[in-house]
Amino acid sequence: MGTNDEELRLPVQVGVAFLLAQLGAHGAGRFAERIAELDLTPPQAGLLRMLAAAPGRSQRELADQLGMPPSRFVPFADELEQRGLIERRRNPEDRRLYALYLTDQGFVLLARLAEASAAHEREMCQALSPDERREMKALLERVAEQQGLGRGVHPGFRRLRPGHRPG
Amino acid sequence: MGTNDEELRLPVQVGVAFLLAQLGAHGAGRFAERIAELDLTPPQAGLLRMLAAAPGRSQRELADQLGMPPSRFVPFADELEQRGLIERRRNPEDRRLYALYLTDQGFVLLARLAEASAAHEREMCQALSPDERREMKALLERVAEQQGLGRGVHPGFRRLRPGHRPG
DNA sequence: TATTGTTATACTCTATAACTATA
DNA sequence: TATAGTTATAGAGTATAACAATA
Repeated sequence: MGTNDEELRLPVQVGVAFLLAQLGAHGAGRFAERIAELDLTPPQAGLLRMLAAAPGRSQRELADQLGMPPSRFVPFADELEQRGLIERRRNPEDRRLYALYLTDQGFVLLARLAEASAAHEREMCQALSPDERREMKALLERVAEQQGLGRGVHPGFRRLRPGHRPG
Repeated sequence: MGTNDEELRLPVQVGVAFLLAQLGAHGAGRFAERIAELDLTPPQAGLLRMLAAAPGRSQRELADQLGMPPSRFVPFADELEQRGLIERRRNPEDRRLYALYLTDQGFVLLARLAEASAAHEREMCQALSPDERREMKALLERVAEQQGLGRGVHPGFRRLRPGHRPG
């Protein structure tokens, strides 16, 4: 149709920041598609990983770390509980709190999730040699640290749903 | 409060894909905050740049490239038109079509937008030396090309609004 | 009185689908 | 009849705020 790059005239500076945003969104979308086969959304995957890493935390804490209000966390956790992936136990010392844990089924799914993450990592790094991949990772880590980002669940998880294939 | 990294036990593999998603989301959010000072959202900025690069296109084409349905594009363009940034002209050859152009005011704002983009680029690359920055850009470009991403407006623009500061 | 978890409500955002005008 | 643009509507998703139980 002739709607190609030749039409671009102004200095469309494609810098590092744009590439990061573009690749980040693309990768997050691909990851969402991949784990949709496990019937998981990115926030759900994030919660499973959080519970594996630090079991027994309260809903309030988990909701805070996921960046969602407690009122939204409740149905969010309900679904995973009904699917038998997580478990709510009352904290006997403070009976206002629930303590959330992964079930055995949850651990099984977590293993499959780890597989999917590894496959996603390989897919995203196809273009790079092992050395380049290490180099890229080192540079990204430097930038992330300087930008004040920790190793937790990243905020882009929050709004993602699979099936938003860009044209 | 003791809710720190030491609690993490499982192999939380922080790979290239995760870092890209995390940094992409962070950068997109910071950019949205920055251009909010110009009263622009990322999709609005994207349209201004598209019109600068390829003037006179129809709403349908622009909506497609931005990944939004035509029904959503209408009020989206309305606002920018009312602010005097863009202009709708009837296409005399096919009077069903509008041709969209930047106004003089639109070009003025575009220049300020370019400044903001450059500042954002500097902010995101603070941790890197000039050489490292070139290296990073080259690696990102390779990955983006291999992943089939063009130089157009990236899909992450679609859902972003400023003011979603992550905790 | 303060906090956890929960429910209810109201609101924003969005896509789908009807509608018009031009072709 | 097909397409560009527009409008209307209905649905999903969300946060805010009220509520109950426990501290």
